[in-house]
Amino acid sequence: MDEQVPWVQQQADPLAPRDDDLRHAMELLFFAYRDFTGEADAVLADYDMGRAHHRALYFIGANTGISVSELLAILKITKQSLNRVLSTLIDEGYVVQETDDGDRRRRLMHLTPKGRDLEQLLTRRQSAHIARAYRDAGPDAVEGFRRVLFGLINEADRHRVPPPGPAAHG
Amino acid sequence: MDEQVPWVQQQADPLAPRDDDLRHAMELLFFAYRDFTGEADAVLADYDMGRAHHRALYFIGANTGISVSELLAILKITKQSLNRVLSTLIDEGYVVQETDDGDRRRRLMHLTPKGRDLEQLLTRRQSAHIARAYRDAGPDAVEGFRRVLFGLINEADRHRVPPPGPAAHG
DNA sequence: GCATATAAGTCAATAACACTGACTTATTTT
DNA sequence: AAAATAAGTCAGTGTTATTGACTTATATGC
Repeated sequence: MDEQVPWVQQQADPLAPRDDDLRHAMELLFFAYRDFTGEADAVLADYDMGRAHHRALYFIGANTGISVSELLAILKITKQSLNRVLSTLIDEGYVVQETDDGDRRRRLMHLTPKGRDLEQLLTRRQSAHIARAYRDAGPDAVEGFRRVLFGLINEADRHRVPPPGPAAHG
Repeated sequence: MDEQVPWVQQQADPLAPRDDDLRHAMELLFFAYRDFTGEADAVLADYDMGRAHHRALYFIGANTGISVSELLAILKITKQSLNRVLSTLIDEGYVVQETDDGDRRRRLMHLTPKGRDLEQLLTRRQSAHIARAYRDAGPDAVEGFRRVLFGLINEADRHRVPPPGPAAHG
């Protein structure tokens, strides 16, 4: 086969990111995300669901009592796209909606025990995947991973994740 | 609005990844990848193309002379899925195929100048996005980012990206 | 109270991107 | 000559997303 995969580069000055470094980052993101999301796909298929169901399940689980519009803001998809997924999850008893007492237009959502079980089943595989990478890379690397990924998130959405701790190793 | 986004967690011992840390990682990956890929989408739309075209364009550009089956192995999609995308790119003059002299069954691909231009136009935005995150996070963080992402890639595919340097910051 | 705005849900039509399975053609290997 | 490989193609399908228009219920501003 002799796959010629030519990365002729030496890191000279990592302070000023070079073109090769940036391309490298894109490839890392592509492959890592592809393999990370691939973990749950086999399980999902058994339930006749896709990644969209998983994402909804995950973020409802992580934000109990979330409203439909808040979930839309997180997923950045249209109402119609979400609706199809949400209908399935509600019809099959993974998610329930309750009218908000304070504002009766709002439907606050949470997982049923069945939904929690499925969410955990899906998340477990991905967790193991990440835990392995975390262990292999070590705590300093994990901190760096967090800092860079946080910086990749649009400023408007950074409030949705915990901020990285102040540089504890400098 | 008062978005209640409850992340009640304190990092006690980053050596043993806790459940919260792993969930945190999943959210970081989701948001960062979403915003990273979103960069090029607007440009792509002007050319009536999607992410699949971009990925093909990118990996052909990064691996000049790549064969169809090698590209399939990278993208992990089916031949039919690739074919539709590839046909467009070839028909519109972004990519050319040439029969391999050594093995005349193989079609080696490379970008035309037009293809190179589009690829760079698309990549430029994403590069700027990553460069900013790299600068904000600092070189140590970048190294950690690389180590963790490398660990997230399936072992069978790690040979496709440069390995992270040996821990240079004990 | 009335007008307006907001939250949610729905309808119809469409597209991008992926899939499976079967098949053909050309070429290389055994 | 037979088998394997690389590429390309056909028909049919499914998931996830899109846009645009519309309805219903509820809340808010005046």
